[in-house]
Amino acid sequence: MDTLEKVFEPDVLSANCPSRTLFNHVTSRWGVLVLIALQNDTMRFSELRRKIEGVSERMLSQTLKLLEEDGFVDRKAFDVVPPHVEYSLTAFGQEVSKRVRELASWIEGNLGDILAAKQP
Amino acid sequence: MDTLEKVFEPDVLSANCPSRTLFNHVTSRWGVLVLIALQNDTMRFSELRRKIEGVSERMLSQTLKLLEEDGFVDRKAFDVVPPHVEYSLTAFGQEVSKRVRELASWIEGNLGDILAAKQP
DNA sequence: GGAAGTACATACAAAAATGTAAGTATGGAA
DNA sequence: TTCCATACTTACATTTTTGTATGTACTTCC
Repeated sequence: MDTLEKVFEPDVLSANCPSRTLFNHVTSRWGVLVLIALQNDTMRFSELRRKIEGVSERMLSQTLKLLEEDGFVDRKAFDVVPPHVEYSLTAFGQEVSKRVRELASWIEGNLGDILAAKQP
Repeated sequence: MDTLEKVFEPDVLSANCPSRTLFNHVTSRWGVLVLIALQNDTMRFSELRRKIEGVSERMLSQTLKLLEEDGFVDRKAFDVVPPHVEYSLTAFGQEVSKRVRELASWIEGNLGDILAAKQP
């Protein structure tokens, strides 16, 4: 074994670990929904906006930009008027999307039981 | 087949679907970390606070209360002085925790590659 | 006897997230 | 010719989130 390995172990529970920042972006209010919406499709801005009920244009573009910077979303702009831009997931994006989708699906699939178990 | 089935299909992309609310709680800034921290342990309030770097007492108790109401966290209080309270995951909580952990682990495990792929 | 630890609640303040409205350049439909 | 659609950005206002400080009631350690 190499004596100089494992100098740094990523951990989302550590306040200043870069993985925490990425994790926050991915699990952000609109970030999770963008990842889910783009899972199997390439979509245009306004299509995304219609699919993700409740996002404002401002939040959607902000979220897309953040996920693009992190390397999870790919943005392809065509230089035409009116504007035409297509969003899709990168390979990394698909990996995280898959996991976010599994969480969402579990909640959706067990919603009845979860709600039934709540008292208040 | 029953003609009266599937009247309602839960979908986190729908603004007013109850699954969206649950999903938001679970993926909230501190919610994800609480779920991860409690995954294999029963912990006291101050232990959790130390483990989850950066949470304030206020946010931690607020998050725990929310997750308890949703039925993901179990709170056991002993009537002694000084106070003693133990937090753990319910069966539902363990299911969501598992999925949140998988997402976090993927990011932690691929952190180097993800950061290397970023331009800015 | 004073300080620290426990699990919070509460009031107040500051910071961050989000929404709203308007603007841009242009093409096509009514 | 007026309005809608496209993909945004920017300024401004509001809302939500988060942090800070303090208090509580009592026990144990120094």
